[in-house]
Amino acid sequence: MTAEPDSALHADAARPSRREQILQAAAQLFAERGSRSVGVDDVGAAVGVTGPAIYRHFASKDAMLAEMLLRISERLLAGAEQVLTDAGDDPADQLAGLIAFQVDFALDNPALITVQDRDLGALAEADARQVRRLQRRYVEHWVGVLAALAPEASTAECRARAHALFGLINSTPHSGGRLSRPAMQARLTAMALAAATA
Amino acid sequence: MTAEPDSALHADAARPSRREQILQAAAQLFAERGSRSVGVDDVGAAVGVTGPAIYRHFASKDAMLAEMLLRISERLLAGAEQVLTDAGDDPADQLAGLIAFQVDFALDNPALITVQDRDLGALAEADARQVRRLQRRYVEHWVGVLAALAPEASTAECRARAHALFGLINSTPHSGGRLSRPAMQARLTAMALAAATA
DNA sequence: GGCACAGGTTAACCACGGTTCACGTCGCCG
DNA sequence: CGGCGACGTGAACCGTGGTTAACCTGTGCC
Repeated sequence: MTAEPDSALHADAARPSRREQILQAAAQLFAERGSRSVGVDDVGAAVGVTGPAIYRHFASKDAMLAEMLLRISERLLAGAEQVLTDAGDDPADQLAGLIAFQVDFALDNPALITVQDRDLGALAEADARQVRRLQRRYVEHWVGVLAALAPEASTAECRARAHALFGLINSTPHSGGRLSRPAMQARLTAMALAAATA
Repeated sequence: MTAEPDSALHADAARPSRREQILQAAAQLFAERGSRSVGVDDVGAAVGVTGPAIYRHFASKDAMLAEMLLRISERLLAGAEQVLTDAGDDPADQLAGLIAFQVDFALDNPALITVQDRDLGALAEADARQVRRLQRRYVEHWVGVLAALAPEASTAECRARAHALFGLINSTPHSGGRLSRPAMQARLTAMALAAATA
């Protein structure tokens, strides 16, 4: 009773059970067809339960989406900050680290990448604001590194560069799995590096 | 009577009237909130009529979306083929032309770019198939040029490169309008060129 | 054993939104 | 003038889908 085994606030590393299954299955479905087109029954069926069972784990379908997007933003932001502390002071190393991280994330979680920028608009304004705040902080880490590498460029310019790099790297969900993971990783990394220093 | 002034099949250059207004307004709304979240009433209101009035111009909301996506794919494909015939036999020139074209299109029609890859899944299978066919042909033009520039790369590899370039160029809707159009154009072009030849 | 509670189930509820209907109005053509 | 066709409107219809309600079952703990 003193220690709650799980909370709606953050990932529960201890057990990969239900709730987590639901989030994962929902992410997959949302990525394929868009959150508005996926029914609660569909999500339930994907984990072997009926629709309403979802409500034992989430307050609403919207709450489910909100938590999904929040977690993604948090993981990305935390990852970027980890990368920046691990890399030294050399902006080139930092950039390489950020690119490697984003490439890995995109290749490992194509569904999350898709959902994040497709269904942000489906969130209630309060949740959307919070997600955008996290995203902005993530972007700003990139902008900082890019600015260090190109001192002549304005902040707006660097932001545009950062978004272009995200677009490039996040293209993976669109290019089907024709290429092996290592090949894709190498290709995206090379292209992103070349584009970043253009 | 002998010459029908408009047909559902292709754009009606003669007059920018209703039907066309509707498609344009709908594209804007769909881009902002996603087609599933936009009501027929919303689209109507955007052009100053009530919801059901839409049905005087389109068989259904889905038909509207289908026509929208078909037109986009057709415009892109036609543009690419135009570019390739205008450019000479030099693959480098061809690539530059394709990039310039895609950059212009993306900067001129951010809403269409957004809708095209967000709402393809909302189409009936028959329509979706047709759109994908057109898209595939568009992509193949890029793949051909990229293959000519990098003979050692496999077709799958070139396809991945092409999608990455699309992602890069199509990032414009995400980076707000902070940068002037010419600056954005120059930046995207430079990054795309650098990435393409990486 | 029995109680509490987590986790499911089915049936019902209800709002929303696409679509259709029956009805106006305006402009043009014979 | 009379009527027809294009274009709109407000009201009604109805399927879909999120949500809730009432009820069941197993498991762990006193």
